[in-house]
Amino acid sequence: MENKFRSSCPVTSAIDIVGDKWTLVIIKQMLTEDKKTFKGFTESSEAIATNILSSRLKMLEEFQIIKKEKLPNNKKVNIYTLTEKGLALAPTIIELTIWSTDNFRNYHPDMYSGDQIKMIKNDKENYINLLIKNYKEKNWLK
Amino acid sequence: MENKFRSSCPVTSAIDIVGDKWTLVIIKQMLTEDKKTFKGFTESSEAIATNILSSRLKMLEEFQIIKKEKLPNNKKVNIYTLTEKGLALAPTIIELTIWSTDNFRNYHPDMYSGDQIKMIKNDKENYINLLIKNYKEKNWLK
DNA sequence: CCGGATCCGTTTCGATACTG
DNA sequence: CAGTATCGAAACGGATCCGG
Repeated sequence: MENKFRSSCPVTSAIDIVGDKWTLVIIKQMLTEDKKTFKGFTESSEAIATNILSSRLKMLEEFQIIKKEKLPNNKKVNIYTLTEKGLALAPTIIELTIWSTDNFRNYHPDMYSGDQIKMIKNDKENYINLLIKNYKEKNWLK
Repeated sequence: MENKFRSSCPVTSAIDIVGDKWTLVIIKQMLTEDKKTFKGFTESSEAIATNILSSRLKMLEEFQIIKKEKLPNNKKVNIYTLTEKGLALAPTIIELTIWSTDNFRNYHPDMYSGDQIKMIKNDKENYINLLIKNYKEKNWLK
């Protein structure tokens, strides 16, 4: 794969991928909401348009952040799953969740309780490892 | 401030802010490259257009992620600095840097050395605390 | 039905010029 | 220096269509 990045700065390169609303929404949904089909993403509360979704899935696949497969017994439905590279974004997503919860709680009375976030903070590494382990067990061994 | 978010999901709300290329670029530049003036941002390698920069600074200020001030002895130059809320994004930025370095190294022969990243990983919390402490010392006590 | 592709009006971007 | 104004180009996103 040739270099698709505009900038030579490492963080900025990541920003070319992550600094996009829909890309982040998709990854978050895969990681924390068990979403894995085209239909599933469109049905989410965020209501992504099909053409936008299509373009983002394609991009994420090109960067090998997700992979597309079909189940052996179902030729219709495409299953999108996070690759190792995609799962490596878990810490970033978690930090973002913590930041959002800490700073915009007043907008979201229904988000994580203080205790939940405190628990995550207290054993962040473990929490992330568990999240990744669960994801793999659920999605990688068919 | 009224609720400006479209979604009730905490992470998605953060994505409304962070899921934007230029927002992330600006915060990264403030945190890791000592950028703090309008001119400074435009001169960066990322070459942000002045109208886009203007709109993003305004948005970040509204969310109290940055604040705008003038130096007492200089009425011309505006100084933008990260607030406590903005500095709380440091962990997210660092995780993003690590992810990018781990996964796109081949595109960037000039980024952090393996040893540097290893050091950051080994003592992430300390590294982040130091980054924040240094930022405050440099920018908050004039 | 599912997974997209296409069309098309609307919004946003972004390069440059311009102003206080 | 710190932004606005302008304007063509690009992206968005809602609706619809289409192959399997």
